[in-house]
Amino acid sequence: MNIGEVAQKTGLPAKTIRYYEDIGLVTAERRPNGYRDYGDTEIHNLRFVQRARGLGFSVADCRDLLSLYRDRHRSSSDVRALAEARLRKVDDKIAELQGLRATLDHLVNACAGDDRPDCPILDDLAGDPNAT
Amino acid sequence: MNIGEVAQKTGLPAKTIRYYEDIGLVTAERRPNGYRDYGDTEIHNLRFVQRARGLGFSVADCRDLLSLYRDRHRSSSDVRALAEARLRKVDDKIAELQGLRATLDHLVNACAGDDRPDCPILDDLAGDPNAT
DNA sequence: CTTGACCTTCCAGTAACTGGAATCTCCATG
DNA sequence: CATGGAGATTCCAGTTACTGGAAGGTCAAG
Repeated sequence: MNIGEVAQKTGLPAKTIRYYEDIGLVTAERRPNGYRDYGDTEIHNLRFVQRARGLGFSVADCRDLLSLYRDRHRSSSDVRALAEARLRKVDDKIAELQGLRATLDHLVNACAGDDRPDCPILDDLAGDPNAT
Repeated sequence: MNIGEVAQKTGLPAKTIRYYEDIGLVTAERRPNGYRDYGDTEIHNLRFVQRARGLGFSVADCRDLLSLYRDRHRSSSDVRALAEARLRKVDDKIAELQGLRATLDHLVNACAGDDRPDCPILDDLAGDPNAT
């Protein structure tokens, strides 16, 4: 299967698929003409990576997950550790963003947003202790 | 004031301060010996950028915010528009992360995390419809 | 006068692609 | 058989916002 068809099937851009081969994540055989040739296994692995990336795992994580996936003897705790680490990071990020959200919301609400120049948002960014 | 002292006062790495000058965000005078010389205004602007970055504004946003800040005649609605756009992005990101969180949490809980190889997390990533 | 801290510039690397140029291969049509 | 266009290849550069490191200039203290 050519890379274009794989791109269609998976929804991954051909550029990205080539990139994944460059970094040794998912590699393909080559035809005599130099074209990449993909089989079911490669598609499967690409989809695997796609899902893991969609869950926010880094490419490095994907590499680990793939190798755990290929290793029939790994223990599930190895995988779970990766997923838990990822979960913690997601939680941290959510907490951080919620803090930001509160501040931004506060600032937006304090700002008249009209034609006048007075703006609590800028005052706050400028470090004005009387702002907002 | 030398860059080192500014770094101390603001908490920004000297590297970052030079970078901000490179991209024309916050520039400094030069002494005859070539050293950068910072005054109160520059420190103030650096702190402004620092706060805005801390709220997740991009460097490009910071450029806009700074120029709005310097423009005594701008209307507060311009600033508010930027802050609202930022707020929407934060909200989107939070929603996305909460979705991820739910999926990850579900997977982590479904996985025994012991020495056995069976792992619903990998099964799910592999696209197994029976997983989890 | 030397040492060490601090400053300068410039180059390269990070994460994960993405865009674009130049070139090749395949297939269908005239 | 020639040709045109789609789709393949490689390679280089750019993205964001820095960060690390090398090579070298400057300054104050001893």
